[in-house]
Amino acid sequence: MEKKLDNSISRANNHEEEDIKKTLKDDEFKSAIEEVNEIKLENARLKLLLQQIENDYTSLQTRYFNICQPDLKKSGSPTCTHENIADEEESELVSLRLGRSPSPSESKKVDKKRSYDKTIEDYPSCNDQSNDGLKLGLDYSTRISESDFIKPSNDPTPGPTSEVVKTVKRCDDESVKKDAGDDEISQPNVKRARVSVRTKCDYPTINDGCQWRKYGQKISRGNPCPRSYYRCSVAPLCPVRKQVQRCLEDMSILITTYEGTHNHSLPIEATAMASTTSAAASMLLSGSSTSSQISKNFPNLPNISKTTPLYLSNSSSNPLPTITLDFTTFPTTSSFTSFNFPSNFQPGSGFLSNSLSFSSPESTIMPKILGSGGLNYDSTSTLPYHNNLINIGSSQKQFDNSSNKLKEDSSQQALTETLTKAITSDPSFQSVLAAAISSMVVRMSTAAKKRLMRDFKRLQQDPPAGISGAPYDSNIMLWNAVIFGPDDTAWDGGTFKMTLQFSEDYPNKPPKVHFVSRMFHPNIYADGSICLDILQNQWSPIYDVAAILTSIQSLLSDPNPNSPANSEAARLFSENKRDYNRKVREIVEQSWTAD
DNA sequence: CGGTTTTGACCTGCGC
DNA sequence: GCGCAGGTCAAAACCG
Repeated sequence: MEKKLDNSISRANNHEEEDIKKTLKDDEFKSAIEEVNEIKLENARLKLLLQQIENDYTSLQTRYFNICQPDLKKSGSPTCTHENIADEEESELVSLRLGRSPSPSESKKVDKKRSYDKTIEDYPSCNDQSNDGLKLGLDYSTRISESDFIKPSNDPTPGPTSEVVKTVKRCDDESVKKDAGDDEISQPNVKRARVSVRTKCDYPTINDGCQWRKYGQKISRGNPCPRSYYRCSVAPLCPVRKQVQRCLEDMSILITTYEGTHNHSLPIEATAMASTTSAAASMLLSGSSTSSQISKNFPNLPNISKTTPLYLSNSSSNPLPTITLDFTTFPTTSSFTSFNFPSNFQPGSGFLSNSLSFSSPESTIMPKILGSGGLNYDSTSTLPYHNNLINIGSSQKQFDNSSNKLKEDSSQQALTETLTKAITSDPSFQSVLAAAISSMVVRMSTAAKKRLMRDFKRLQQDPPAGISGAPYDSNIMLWNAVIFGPDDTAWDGGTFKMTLQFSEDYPNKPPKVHFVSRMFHPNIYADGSICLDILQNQWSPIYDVAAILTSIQSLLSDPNPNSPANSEAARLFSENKRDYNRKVREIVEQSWTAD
């Protein structure tokens, strides 16, 4: 292709314009095909990545079980050594699994559960600890069909068994729609737990990334604030439910209680909360005493406590143990992540490539999740995709939001350090809370953030000609920026839209730059990323955002023929500098108007 | 028109 | 058996 390009240029020098046009058109056609092939390859890579994530999850789950199983064998009953053995609800629940003789008052409930367990023993795939609490949010769970579940129980206990059959029969008689409501019966062996999350929130509900359908509302006793009942609507039969209610003592606190495990894949926005709640439930159900120890040793952590259900201080009718994650006094109160990746980001182009890494055993236990620190509230809906993510250019609103988040930075750093200590000092805690922590860890260092925000203010106060930029997500330091370059080098009139991803090493390292605008330029790769060699070589910590953008601007105006990014463009530039822009424009127009 | 919310009725479990 | 309270259903209303 390069040879053809050479030839065409030399012929152009001989005024054979017709030939060069034809050749260039052929080249463009070929490059278009190459582009399509690249996209196909990218697609394949993404598939592989997904596969890898699934495998990694399985591996992680297995390792978690391996860690947990010895504890069970060692102690006989996890709660036997638990400091909260007096916790009646919990011990009751554990006794269900281990066959402790129930008290008369508990017998019905216990026997029902036991017969569930018994029945489920016939289904080895479901007879492990991969129950509600132990599944991470990324998992696909395997449900037992109702018909499978309705099997004669071997449990000789007459009363309870018949009760179970009765319950199941009712379930069986009902419509499919109703079945969704009784879906928990389909997971009868599951030791269920609830995870209650307390957050300061002015909105009716927090956006945890999942889709919910409200199916009921009640005024509960002792709290004039109505409690809303939601069911996961991502999948029709998903058993997960949540309850939302304001705290009586402090109306600004929203209490969200999750129950169950999603039986479907989750949107990535929802994985943080799902994994957090799953991890918390795991900790509760595994009888780990870690939470209280951690709470004592690491006061910066959110308050983790095992409680009776959140809304009742004396709930005798609710058998489910509840673990409460109290983020109301926690610096990252609103730090459940909603992973709103900008749509113009291309994972294959190197951005966020390690953003979900539950993977290799060699890697750190802490998943490298890029979490944004702020709840993503949506006052009108719990649907996750309502935000206008692409907002090229400056936005004061965005900045104000970022400034507020900035206040939490020092605390967040302390949190990160604390969590790291906690993890490294307690192996079981490692596994159990790894997913939870992942949603809280903010990767940008405090100093880097402060520096970046300071630089942003400067940029805003004294913007260089033709340059604007604004934080897009201040926690993972995504920025959108627009610069105006030489008209001839860009398809859309010299306006270059780009996304910058700053690293935690800012300002010691330049950001990754990704062009949204389509470019044919010696320094721009086909995927839109910019060859940063120039920036790297010139980079100095005294650079600020404006300097970066100015550099990029000059880079576009004065292409570097030695850049490896786009050899075609580089050759075209080096061999025909005077007419470079015109030729590029011809090429681009012919090519890109065609599609 | 399909999905979501509202809301009164109903179901279930528990204590007395 | 009754009453209470939590939880769920389902028809109607609402909404984009």
